[in-house]
Amino acid sequence: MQDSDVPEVRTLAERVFNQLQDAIVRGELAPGTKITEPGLATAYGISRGPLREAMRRLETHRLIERVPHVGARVVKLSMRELLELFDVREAMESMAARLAARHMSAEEIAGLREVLAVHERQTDLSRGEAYYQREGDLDFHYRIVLGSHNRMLMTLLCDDLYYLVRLYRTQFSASGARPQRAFVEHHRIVDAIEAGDEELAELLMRRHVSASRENVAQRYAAVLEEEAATTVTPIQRRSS
Amino acid sequence: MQDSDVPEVRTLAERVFNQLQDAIVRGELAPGTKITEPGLATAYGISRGPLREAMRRLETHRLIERVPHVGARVVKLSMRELLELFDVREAMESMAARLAARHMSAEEIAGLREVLAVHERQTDLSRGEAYYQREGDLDFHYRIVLGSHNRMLMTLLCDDLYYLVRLYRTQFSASGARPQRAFVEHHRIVDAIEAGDEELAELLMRRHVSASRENVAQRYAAVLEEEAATTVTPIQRRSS
DNA sequence: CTCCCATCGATTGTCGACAATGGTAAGCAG
DNA sequence: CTGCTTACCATTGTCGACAATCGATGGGAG
Repeated sequence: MQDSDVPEVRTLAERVFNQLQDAIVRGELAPGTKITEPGLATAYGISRGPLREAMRRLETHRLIERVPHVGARVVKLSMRELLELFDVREAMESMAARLAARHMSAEEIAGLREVLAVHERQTDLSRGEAYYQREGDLDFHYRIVLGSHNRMLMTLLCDDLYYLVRLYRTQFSASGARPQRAFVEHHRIVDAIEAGDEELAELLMRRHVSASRENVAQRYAAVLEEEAATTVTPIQRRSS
Repeated sequence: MQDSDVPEVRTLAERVFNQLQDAIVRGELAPGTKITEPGLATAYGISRGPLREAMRRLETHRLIERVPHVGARVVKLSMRELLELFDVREAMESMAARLAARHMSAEEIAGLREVLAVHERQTDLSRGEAYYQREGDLDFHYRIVLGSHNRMLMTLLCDDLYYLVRLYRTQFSASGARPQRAFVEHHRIVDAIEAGDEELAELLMRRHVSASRENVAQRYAAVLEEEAATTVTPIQRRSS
């Protein structure tokens, strides 16, 4: 009754889609890498038909970019698009928090607190290593979106945008600056949701995402400055 | 240099995708209609390959629903999902208005006012017939999203959600209740954007979408009540 | 008469091959 | 030596056919 990993994957296209998605998110396929259909087809041992469908799905999830008759390549992420992503998240997740405060059941809230507990434990264990912590952070946001009971919001955020969030994380290897602060904010959001205070939950989530955005922006600015100091003169040597 | 309609459509899959999208949005393909691949393939005179790709794109745009090994059918729209759509629009379009107030250029604002002018003219012409007016309304929202200069927001709203909005309109044939009121709200939003008042633009857009949502909900409640009065007893006759 | 099971039909998933388009690099004219 | 033209090649787009899976219909047992 149990397959290698997920038994609910009934089609080849879906399986290879999941594999490719994972490979991209985990950074195994570097951004900007050119994707060739025959290459990947032989690599995964399938035909071009299902692979094309998998690539189409990757394109709709914005993990690869295709241009007709030219080819596809793994999306290369610019800081501008990352900031755009944060704006979209701020809008949608604050709405999700509002709806979660309105619709979330007691069981869901209990599960949310459990996530925070695990989250806290892992934060205690590994101070510097914030990787798992960030996964817990994503799980937290994930559950709130689910708590909105808004299917469209769930699809847009969980199925579309969160893969991009994870991709950006692995790309910039941007661990959150201050897990403690985010942790406190998480708790306050849950409190607001539990109290059924829609306005407060929305406001706190809005601030939370916005603060995360500012944090990333500052870190990026610092990296830029550092690179500007160590970069050679813009005139490079030409080969031959 | 000029083709029949759109010269930039370089692939069969894209063309048939546009045709199908239009057919669905315009109501030519009734919701719940079962889509069979060989049928549509012969109908459009192409093979199943490109048609499958077109259907995949329709699925990502939520215009059809597919289940593996079973088939696809045109999405049937529930009132719940329509209200969900309004919540998502409220979140994203209010953010778009905020960003538009920050980034929109003078030319873009002028174009926006021009849309309102045309809008007003058509409203004067046809009081009851608010169909074209609603198209103008969509154009208004469209331009504000473009004014946000946020590519991700533009893609999500213009490429994904607005087709659903149009579909819902044709389905429920829901012309806006009071174009005049929406018109006034549009003007105030443009004023806020022109003044660069981000907070106000966001708030007004939020109220605008929310009011539209409440309007639809009330109309639907009225329809429900009317149907409840004319419907027979819930126990239906069974065949044979 | 009802319920379960098996067979059949239709539809989707998958595959390999052919045609068309774009990029590339070599060759030639100026 | 520089720029353009042209032919080639790789890759994508498209097609028709085969195999696997799901739903339905008919038959039989209880």
